[in-house]
Amino acid sequence: MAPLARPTYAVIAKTAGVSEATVSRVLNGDESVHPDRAQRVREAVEELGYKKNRVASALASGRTGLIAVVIDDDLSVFSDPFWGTVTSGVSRVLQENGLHTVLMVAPVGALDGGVAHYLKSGEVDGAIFFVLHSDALVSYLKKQGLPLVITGTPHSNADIPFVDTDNFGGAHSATKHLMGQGCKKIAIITGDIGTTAAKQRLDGYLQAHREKGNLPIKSLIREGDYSFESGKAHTEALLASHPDIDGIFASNDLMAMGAITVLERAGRSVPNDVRVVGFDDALIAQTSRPALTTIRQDVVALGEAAGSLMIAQLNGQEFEPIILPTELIIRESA
Amino acid sequence: MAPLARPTYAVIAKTAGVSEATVSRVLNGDESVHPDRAQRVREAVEELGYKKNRVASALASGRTGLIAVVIDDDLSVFSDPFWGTVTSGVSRVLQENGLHTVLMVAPVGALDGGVAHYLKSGEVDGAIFFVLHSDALVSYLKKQGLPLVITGTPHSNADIPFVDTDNFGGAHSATKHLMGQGCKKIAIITGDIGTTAAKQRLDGYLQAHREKGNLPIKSLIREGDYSFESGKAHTEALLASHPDIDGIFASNDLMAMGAITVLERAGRSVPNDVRVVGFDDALIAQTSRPALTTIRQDVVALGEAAGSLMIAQLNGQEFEPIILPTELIIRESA
DNA sequence: ACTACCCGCGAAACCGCTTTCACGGATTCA
DNA sequence: TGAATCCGTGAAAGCGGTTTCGCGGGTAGT
Repeated sequence: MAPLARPTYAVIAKTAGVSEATVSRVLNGDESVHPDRAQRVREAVEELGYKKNRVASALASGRTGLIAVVIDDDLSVFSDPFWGTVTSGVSRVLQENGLHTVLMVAPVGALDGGVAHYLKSGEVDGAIFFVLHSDALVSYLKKQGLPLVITGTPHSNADIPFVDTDNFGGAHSATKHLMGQGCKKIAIITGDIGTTAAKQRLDGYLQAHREKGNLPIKSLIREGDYSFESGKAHTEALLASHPDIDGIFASNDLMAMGAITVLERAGRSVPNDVRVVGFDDALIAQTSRPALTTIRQDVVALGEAAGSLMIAQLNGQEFEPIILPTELIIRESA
Repeated sequence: MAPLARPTYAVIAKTAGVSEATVSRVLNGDESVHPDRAQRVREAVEELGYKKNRVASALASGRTGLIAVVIDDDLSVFSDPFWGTVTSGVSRVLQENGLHTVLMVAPVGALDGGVAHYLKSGEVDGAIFFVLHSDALVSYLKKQGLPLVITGTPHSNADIPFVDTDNFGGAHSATKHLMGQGCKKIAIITGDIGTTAAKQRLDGYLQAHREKGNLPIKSLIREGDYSFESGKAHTEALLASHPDIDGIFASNDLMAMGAITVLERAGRSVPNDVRVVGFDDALIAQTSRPALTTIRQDVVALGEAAGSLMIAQLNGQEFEPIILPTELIIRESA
């Protein structure tokens, strides 16, 4: 499938009156070529509309120009606009740097199958993981020397470059906000506690209490799974066990919506009786009634940061983990 | 970056006692090799844990094993869970067939820039477009012989394989449903009418009226842009010009939500005073109050269909456009 | 003025797989 | 039995870049 007959080095070299080696040097930014000849090459390239064949280049150089983005094959993950947005940010940054994004939707369990092999065998120059749970494969690839970036905080403390939102700080300020509004009994509905993000958000919530000198009762801490349904279920349970509850911090907006649905159905007014804060600032936070007070994370920036971190690694530059700040968005629910 | 020293054909050939040509034949399913030798090759492959170098293979054969997915670089498009879900469906199907998905987020305007070149220059074996507006590039690539699939209905009637939801049928049944509920004055808030999907949904709405023998007044037809805000704005306008309106069909759920928000704020009860139907069955349709009656489209299936259509083309099989059925989901709003 | 170095540049090997071509032997047909 | 055909197979020529190696001329050092 070679739609167009494209010129090769041979042609460029001939019209520029130099050798193919020189063409290669010029096209790869080798400074050692005499300016005049370099110029002749550039003109030939321009004139003939030459574009490098990336495949041939990849074979010879060992660099494919491809970066894998590995996403858990859990629909609830990718159908979440969150990851879609992150991915588009990544893709844009990479594209600006002449790299392409290869999307890999893989079931977490199969990470030692085809995808793992693909990554291990040097057919991509690097990999960006959207990782929620285990990162065994990640550590393995790290050892192989494959440039990696993790979006989210890794579990293992192997020094793998990562980008993440300041989950702790966000949760902390959400909880403080509820306290500042006069809430005395604040529950938290966490995400899947197997994920570091959920843990960090819980820590932020705890820290806010600690600073106030009163740790929350254990039964105010409920482990959800980021779904609307789990938000509803845990709120029902909370209302049953703690009828005097007056604040809920949900670890994402969807669960916050579930909480509000149940609260209103139970005759509690939000925010008058119970105040609710979510996390993410997803679309629904704006469209819901009451509009949701929440912690905004800059998802596009997250993707771009991941892309930049990858570029930095490939260029052998210095880099360190990037933690993006969050912002409390006050709307109607708290 | 070659993490592992991998065996090559040379090694396989030697241990199997055959030539490299034979190894290639076996690995590419050429039937003409004697079963015994083929077996020896397979054993050698197994024993050495050999995996083909896709790059070298691509250079020699001209097939890269890469399929581009081109998405409009409009954040509101990709952050819409819709496209994320479609993409994951595509990716899964391709992966099952040994192909990989290269994500290309490109501004529509730049389609004759880098991305266009990339596609034109045979560095992917095919391209799947998520196309909303112009499809000039698509027609061009089609002429170049690049296998294409369009997700959504193309504007030009060049016979490009596409997959789409039955927008017409869905809109038709939504409108019929409103009529069946006793609505006499039904407005429609369309999507950007430059998109075929929006046009088809409008047609479905019109057809339902036509069948009933009474075409709607022109001023009941409002062109929105799929955003929450536009749903709100058009509903306000409708209430002003047609206070007796009793039904609204919004071309997506987000605009339907906007409509409901405005209606309730204006003291109209949904569904008692005004019934509202959306389109998509997005997450918000389930979480909103009142829960949204809407037209469900199977987004995952859409992605998988797109992937399958691509595979079919690459295999030179017969294929034709795929139109996926919709389903009316009755909840509370109508 | 002579040796030692450095520098820009081309020839050629090479990356790992695919594919054409032709050869030797077996089979078929007359 | 001889000529024509067919088959499985290996040698070798690519695919289109990258990179090593070494050459010839120019500069520097003494």
